[in-house]
Amino acid sequence: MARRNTNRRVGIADVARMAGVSHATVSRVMNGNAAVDPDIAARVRAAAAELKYQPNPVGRSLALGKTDTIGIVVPDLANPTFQAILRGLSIAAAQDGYRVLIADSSEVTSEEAILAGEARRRCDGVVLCAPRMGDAELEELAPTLHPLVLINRTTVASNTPSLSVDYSQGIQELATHLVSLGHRKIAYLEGPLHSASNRQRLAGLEQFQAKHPDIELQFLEAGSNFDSGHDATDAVVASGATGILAFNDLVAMGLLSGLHERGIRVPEDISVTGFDDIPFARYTMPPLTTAAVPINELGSLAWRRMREQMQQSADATEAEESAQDVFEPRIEIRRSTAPVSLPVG
Amino acid sequence: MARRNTNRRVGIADVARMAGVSHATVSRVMNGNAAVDPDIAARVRAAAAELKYQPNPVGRSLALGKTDTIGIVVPDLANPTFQAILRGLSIAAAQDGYRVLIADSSEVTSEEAILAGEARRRCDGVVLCAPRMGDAELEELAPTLHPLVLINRTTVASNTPSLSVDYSQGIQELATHLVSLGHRKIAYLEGPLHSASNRQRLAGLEQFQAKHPDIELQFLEAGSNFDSGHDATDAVVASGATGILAFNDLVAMGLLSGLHERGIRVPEDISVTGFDDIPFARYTMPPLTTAAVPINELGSLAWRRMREQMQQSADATEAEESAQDVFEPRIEIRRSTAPVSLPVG
DNA sequence: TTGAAAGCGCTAACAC
DNA sequence: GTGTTAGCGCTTTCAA
Repeated sequence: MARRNTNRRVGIADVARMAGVSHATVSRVMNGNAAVDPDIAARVRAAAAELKYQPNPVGRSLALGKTDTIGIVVPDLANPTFQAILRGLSIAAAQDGYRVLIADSSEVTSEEAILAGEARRRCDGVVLCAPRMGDAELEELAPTLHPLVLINRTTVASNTPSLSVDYSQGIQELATHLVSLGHRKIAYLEGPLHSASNRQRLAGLEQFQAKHPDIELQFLEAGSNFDSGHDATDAVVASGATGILAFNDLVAMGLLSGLHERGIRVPEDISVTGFDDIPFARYTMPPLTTAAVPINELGSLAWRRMREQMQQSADATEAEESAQDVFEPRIEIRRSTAPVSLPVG
Repeated sequence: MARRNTNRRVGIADVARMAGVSHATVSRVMNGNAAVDPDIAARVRAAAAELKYQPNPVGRSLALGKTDTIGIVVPDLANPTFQAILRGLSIAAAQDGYRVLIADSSEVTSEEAILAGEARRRCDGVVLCAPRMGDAELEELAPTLHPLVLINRTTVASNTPSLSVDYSQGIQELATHLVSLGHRKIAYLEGPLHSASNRQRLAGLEQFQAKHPDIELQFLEAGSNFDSGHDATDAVVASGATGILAFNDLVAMGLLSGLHERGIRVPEDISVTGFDDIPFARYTMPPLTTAAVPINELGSLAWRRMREQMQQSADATEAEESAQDVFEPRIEIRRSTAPVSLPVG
C-alpha cells in the first residue's frame, strides 16, 4: 500500500460506486470511447457531476503513455526573445489541449542536457533553445529527446526539425544599410562568444567584409543584455567607429543609454542598430533601427512542427524528412541610424 | 493490458532483471531510502548506468501522489509583470527541484477557473494571477485549489496566502509627486475596468483627492498595454491635464509615443508617470518616472509561500494563519516628470 | 453493452 | 537486507 487514505480526492471508483457500475464503464463514458447504454451513461454523468469528479491526469498519463504536456528549455527567461517564443508556443499548444512545462537553464550550459532529458521524461516532447551547447553534445542528445524541435540550432543527428533565424543575412543587411549611409568605420558588438547565433552573425560579417573590403570593421566584446551594451560604451567610443552593429536590441539599448550619459548623440554622432525588433525597440530613445524577427510565429510554428512529429511517431510513419525552417529577418529602419556626419574642421 | 509493448523505454524492471534483483531493490537504490547491501547497490547502479535508466516521473508521481510541479495561471504572458513573476517563480522553484507548468488564460476571464482547476490536478499547487475574476467566484474556487498562492488578490475563503502590491499607496505618491511639481490638472489613464489593481489605484486616488480638494482630477479610459496608451493620446490632449498618471508603464510608453507623434514634449508640455518599473522604463524617451514594484521578489516569495503551504499540508499542521504579503512600491523619479510649465502669454 | 482483470512504472508496507 | 505484493488512478483487452 503506497498511500494512507488520508485526504483522498474523488476518483473514478467513487463515481463507479455511486452510479452502480464498474470503473471501466465510467472511463468509457468520460472518454466517449466505446458505446455505452444511454441510461447508464446518464447515470454515470450525473454521479460525476454530483461528486464534481475530474479524472486524475497522472493516472491517465500512466495508462496512456502520454502527458499532454511539452517542455521548453530556455537559457534565460529574462530574454524577450525566449519570452515571446514561450508565449507563442504556449498559446498554440493550448489550442490543442497541451500545456507547457518550463525549464530555465539560467545560462548554465552544462545543465541544459540534464534539464532537457528530465523535461522529456515528464513531457511528450521538448522544444530546445540551447544556443551555447556544443555541436557534439547536441548531436548525441538529440536522438534521446525525440520528439524534439530545435530553435536556432540544427543538428545532423536524427532528422530533427529546427526553426532558425538567418542572422547572417540580417546582419549583412544592417551593415549594408550603414554603408549606404556613408559609414566607413563600423564596429560589431559581439554577443556571447559561444553562442551559435553570434557565430552566424560573424559569418555574415565575413561575407560582408569580402564584398566591402574598403570598410573598416572592428569587433568588440559585449554580451547579450542591457548591461553588456552599457559596459561596452567606452570601447565603442575608443574604436572611433561611426556605425555600431549591436548583437541584439538589448545590447543596443544598453549602449544607447551609455552614449547618452556621455553626451554622445545618436544618430548625429554615432549610428546604432539592434537585432530582433523586440516590442520595445520602437520606443527607445531614439527608436531603434533593427532586424525584425517574426518572433511570435516562431513559437507557434515550433508547436506545429512538434505536433507533426508526434503524429508521425504515432503513425510510425518515420523517416519523413523533417522541416528546417529559416526565417529571414526584415530590416526595420528607424531613427537610430543616419548619414555619417562629416568630421568637424 | 493498456499498452502494446511497442517502443518501450527502459524501466525499473529492466534494471532489476539485469542486476538480478527485484524492482523494490532498484527503487531503494535509486532513492537511497532504505539500507541496501553495498555490493548489490553497486550492481544496481552499474545496470542502471549501462541501460541509461532514468525513473519515469509519471510512475513516481502516481505512487507518491505528487508531481513536483506547480502551475501558474496568468492572464497574459505578453505582460512584463507576469513574465517577471513567472521567471522568479520558476527559478526559485527549480532550486527545490520543482518545475512550473504554464496556463495562459489569454485574458479570457471565464476560462481562468477551469484552467486553474486543471492545473491543480496536474500539479502540487497553483499560483493564480486572475485580476479580473469576480470575488465570489474566487472565494468559491480558492478552497478547491489549495495549496494556492494568490497574486494581487485576496480572498476571505480558506486562509490563502496572497502577495500583493500596494497600488493605492503607489499611485498616491505619484500623484503627490506631480502636485509637488506644481501640477494642478491631473488625469488618470485607467486600466481594465474590472481589474482589481485598477480598483486599488482608484481607491488611492480617492484618498488623494480628499487630501487635495483643490486638484482637478480626471479619469480617462485606457487599458493595460502599449496600444491603449497610444489610443488615449487624443483624450489626454483634450483633457488639458498637465500631469498624467498612466495605469502602468506600458500604457505610459504608448502615450509617450503618441504624444511624441503629435509634437507634444514630455516633460516640458506634459508630465507622464508609469507604474511597475519594468526593465525598459529607464530606457524610454524620456526615461519614465514610475512606481517600482520589486517584481522578481514577488515570484520567489510566491514560491516560498507555496512551499510553506505544501509543508503544512504534509505535517497536517493546518490552520496556521497564512501570510498576506504587501509590497510597497518605491517611487522612481526619472525624466518624464518636471515642473509644470507656465501658460505662454 | 458491460464487468473483471491486467497493466502503465513506480514506491512502500510487510514478511522473511 | 531483500523479495513479494498491494496499490496510486486510469484505460483497454478479453470474455461473457
